[in-house]
Amino acid sequence: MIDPKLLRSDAVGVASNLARRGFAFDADAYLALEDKRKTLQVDTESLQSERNKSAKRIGQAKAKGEDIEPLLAAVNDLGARLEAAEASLQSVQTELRDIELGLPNLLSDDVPDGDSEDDNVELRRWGSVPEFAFEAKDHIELGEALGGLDFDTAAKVSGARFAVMQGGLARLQRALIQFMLDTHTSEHGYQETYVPYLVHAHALEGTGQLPKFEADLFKTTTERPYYLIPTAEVPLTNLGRDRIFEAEDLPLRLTAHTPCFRSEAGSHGQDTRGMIRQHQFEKVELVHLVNANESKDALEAMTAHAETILQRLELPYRVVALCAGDIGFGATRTYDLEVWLPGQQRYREISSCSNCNDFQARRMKGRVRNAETGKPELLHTLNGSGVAAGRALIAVLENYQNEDGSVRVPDVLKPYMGGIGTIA
RNA sequence: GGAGAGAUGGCUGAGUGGUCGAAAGCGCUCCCCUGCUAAGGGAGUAUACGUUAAUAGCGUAUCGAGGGUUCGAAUCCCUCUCUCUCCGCCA
Repeated sequence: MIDPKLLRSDAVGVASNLARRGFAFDADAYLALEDKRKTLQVDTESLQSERNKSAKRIGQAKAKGEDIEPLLAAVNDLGARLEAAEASLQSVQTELRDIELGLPNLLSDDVPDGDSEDDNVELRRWGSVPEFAFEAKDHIELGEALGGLDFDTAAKVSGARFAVMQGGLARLQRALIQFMLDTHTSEHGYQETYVPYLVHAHALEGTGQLPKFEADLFKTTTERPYYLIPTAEVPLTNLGRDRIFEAEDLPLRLTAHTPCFRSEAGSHGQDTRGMIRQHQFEKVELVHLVNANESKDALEAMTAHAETILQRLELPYRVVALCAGDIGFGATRTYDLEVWLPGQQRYREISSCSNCNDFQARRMKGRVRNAETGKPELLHTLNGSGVAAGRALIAVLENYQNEDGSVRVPDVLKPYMGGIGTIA
């Protein structure tokens, strides 16, 4: 959520920032509603004040044994007036909040202009794209030939956009996950965390998936619905919900491996083949909870942590800064890591690292006590993939393939594979 | 799933309709006293929102959440959530 005070004081400035994303914010309509709120709130609170005073007077009179009838008569219609005022105030406040919850985060000034992913700006490349003396296969062909990747059976069980993996491939994915968690916890200072995979709506509202993107989520039909997490960002970031951290508790670096569930509504026809875009996939997530002045640096650090994974795996990748039109709802600045996929002859997203500044913290009331003033302030949150395991598996298969269709195991994964050097 | 007990400020814990935003203790901050330490005395110490130049005043809200009764609710009623104990079941 954008600071309501900023919305009031500079609605036009906010509108022009959001326009860079292609988001239309009607500043005039918002300010008109704001004026209405102000009047109603002042009226309502003065009625409340009146009620409180007379209630107190009645109490004192009664204590002295005086006749309270005339006092009661004087407040006769106050209740009805107050009720009406409270009702209209609440309806305006709900309306305002609905608008506020629907506004994406303000973009950082250094976000490049642009409308789509074509306008993202490449910052750097790492590694060299492999040259094969034969025609490189894609992960589907490789996986199915190895006998460990089965979309047909998955379709029988669960339909499209699911995969069954067995044997060496299943183990390879597990090895990737273990390797990532171990690296982040032992070298990058992250705390390994186990989190619920089903969460309540308020958690998703805190991170920004709700109320706007309900269609992207899977939801249970239980009496009180649960949502399947679309990313571990949701439970991890919400660990800071309704909390006031002491300054020395931060920064907090959290990591978790979870499955992620996405309905992929609206992505029909995209990446229907293979494991690129699934309803269920594994990911190792990184989350930082930091002091407000630390988030800019934290984004660079987090991105470097994700890059370390790809470097150790010796997978060629590039880093791009997402442009205004491609950046996510809650982010003020985002770097994507894109790994080279020989089967597609292009770079594909494998990690997305975002600084959300106080956008999520305000929604979930995550705060930190200022060491000097002693006052609670909103903390800043960041999240990033460190990295997507399913896509890392694809990248390993395609980049480490041999001519005969076997796949070499990256050196750093061998300890996790029982020393196996090749999957055949 | 059955039965019962709870949820109050940073913590412990009082408070069953009327100056209660809330006793007391602990903790913390500042001051005083005491030639270090310890002990003692005093003052202060929630959050959000509104108004405002103001983190000065003033006002409003908040005692798990939501609703209700009432002139007035931490206190009474209803619903929900969570925690604890016992029984059952279970990886």
